[in-house]
Parts: sequence; C-alpha cells; structure tokens
Amino acid sequence: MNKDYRMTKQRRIILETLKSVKTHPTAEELFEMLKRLIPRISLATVYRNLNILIEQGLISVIILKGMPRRFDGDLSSHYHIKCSNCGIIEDVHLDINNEQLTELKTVNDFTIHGYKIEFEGICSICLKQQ
Amino acid sequence: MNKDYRMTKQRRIILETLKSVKTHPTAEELFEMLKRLIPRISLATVYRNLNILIEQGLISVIILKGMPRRFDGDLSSHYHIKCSNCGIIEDVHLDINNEQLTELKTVNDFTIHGYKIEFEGICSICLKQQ
DNA sequence: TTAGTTGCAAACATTTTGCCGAACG
DNA sequence: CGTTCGGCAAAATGTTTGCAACTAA
Repeated sequence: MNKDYRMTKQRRIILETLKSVKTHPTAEELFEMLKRLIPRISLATVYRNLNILIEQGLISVIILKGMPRRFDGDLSSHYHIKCSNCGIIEDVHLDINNEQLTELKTVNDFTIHGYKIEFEGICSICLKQQ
Repeated sequence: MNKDYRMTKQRRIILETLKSVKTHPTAEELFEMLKRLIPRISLATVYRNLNILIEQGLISVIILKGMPRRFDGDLSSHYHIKCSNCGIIEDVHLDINNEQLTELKTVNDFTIHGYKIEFEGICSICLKQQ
C-alpha cells in the first residue's frame, strides 16, 4: 500500500518553504514562491507533493468555505480563525480545556462570531471490519 | 444589497427535501433526490438555491477535506463527526461546555482520533473599517 | 408589471492524471 | 536496474455564469 517515497529536491524545498512561512498559502501561492527556487517546477508537482506530504503527516490542510485549500507546515496543536470580511486566516494557540468555548468573545484580536468543531474517528461498523 | 428573494417551487422543495433527511447530501446527491419531484430541475438551480438558502441562514454547510461540500438542513447547535475510513458524516449533539474536549474517546459510537476547531469572526483591521 | 428565477450550455477554478524521459537508491 | 519522479498538457471535478424565456409578488 505505502509507496517508497523519495525525498527529492522538489519535495524537500516544498516542505521547507511551507515550514518557513507563518502564513497558510494555497497551492498556487506556494507555486509562485517556489518558482524563484526551482524555476521549471510545475503546479502539478506542487499538488502531487503536497498530497504526499499530507499523507505522510508532515503538513496539514486548512479547508474553509469559499476559498481553495490552504496548507500549513505547523503541526503543533492549534486551531484557526478566519476573518469573515477579508478572509485572512490566523493560527489560534489556545488551551481549550481551560476556556469556556461558547463564552469566548475575542481571540487573536478577532471579534468572534462563532466556531465549529469537527471530530474525526472511526465508526463502529468500520472498526469491526478492521 | 439584499435581494428580494421569492420562495419559488424549486427553492421550497430544495429546502423541504434538505430538512427532511438526516443525511448531509452533496449538491449532486440532492439533485438526484430532487429529480423525482421536479424532473426538469437543473444542477445549476440546486447550487444557486443552496447558496441563497445559506445566505439567508436557512441551511448550513459542512466542508471537510477530500469530498465536495455537504449541506445540512438542521440548524440546531451541533457538530459533526466523520469516519476516516468510510467517510460517513453524522451529527454530534453534545453540550461541549460540560465536557473535556480533549478527553473524549467516543462519540456517537465512533472512536475519536481527533478534532478540529475553527473560529470565525472579524479581525481588528476590518472591524475598524466598518 | 418587473425584478427575481429557471433550465440549458458554456465557462470557470481548482485539482488530478497520463505520458515519457530523467533521476534516485 | 527497477521504481519513483518531474514537467507538460490534457482531463476531471465541483461550482458558477450568461442568456432568453418564465413566474411570483
């Protein structure tokens, strides 16, 4: 099932670039940054490698409505906040255990309108089949 | 800015259909259901109306990676859980204030592997400009 | 009456894939 | 060497748009 991935120059530079920025670039934005380092790189290579890096757990993805996927090289436990006006996305470092989630009014200098929680796991049917 | 929306037959049936199911259909899946009720309906109409219903706050959207948007007619406060194996999405009704989020091991008969919190609000720059 | 709405087809944006020569281990 | 990889172009996916006819208010 698992492929024998190689750490190629392209893959390494994509990973390093993503880890070096504090923003959460789209594939296209990352592609623009990478062109300076690897002039002949193609967008398909960026996508292919991002997917591989995700599969390997080396990066993560931010998916919010109304915009293309954004990629995140920061694997430490954190959440995201998005401005519903300008669309900017920032990291939220917050020890949620100690907070009353529903009572939070501001975070990162944002005025909070709402939040969403999404769980991921395995349903009982799939668990039995494993 | 706000349009004077009309409740057309298509719009009404789309809303009723979405509210009547416990699943979270994609636009395409909803389109298939609707064809039985309105044979000549088009997928564009489904998309257009879903967007309007969202804008009006009558339905909500679920966005998760690796799948198209899913629509949810249930507006009561709840979260979602997705099976990372089969992809099924279920509602989670949980009073999160009274729980230690990070300690949750099972929900809805799912074995939880993780969760994500996404905040939405307005950043200070946009707030000033309003 | 008239602005909003429809179905259709075509456009669009984002992401994935097939091919084939090149590079890695 | 055999397998994975990259670049390119083409395809696939999910969603939006322009248009002329239609319809709710």
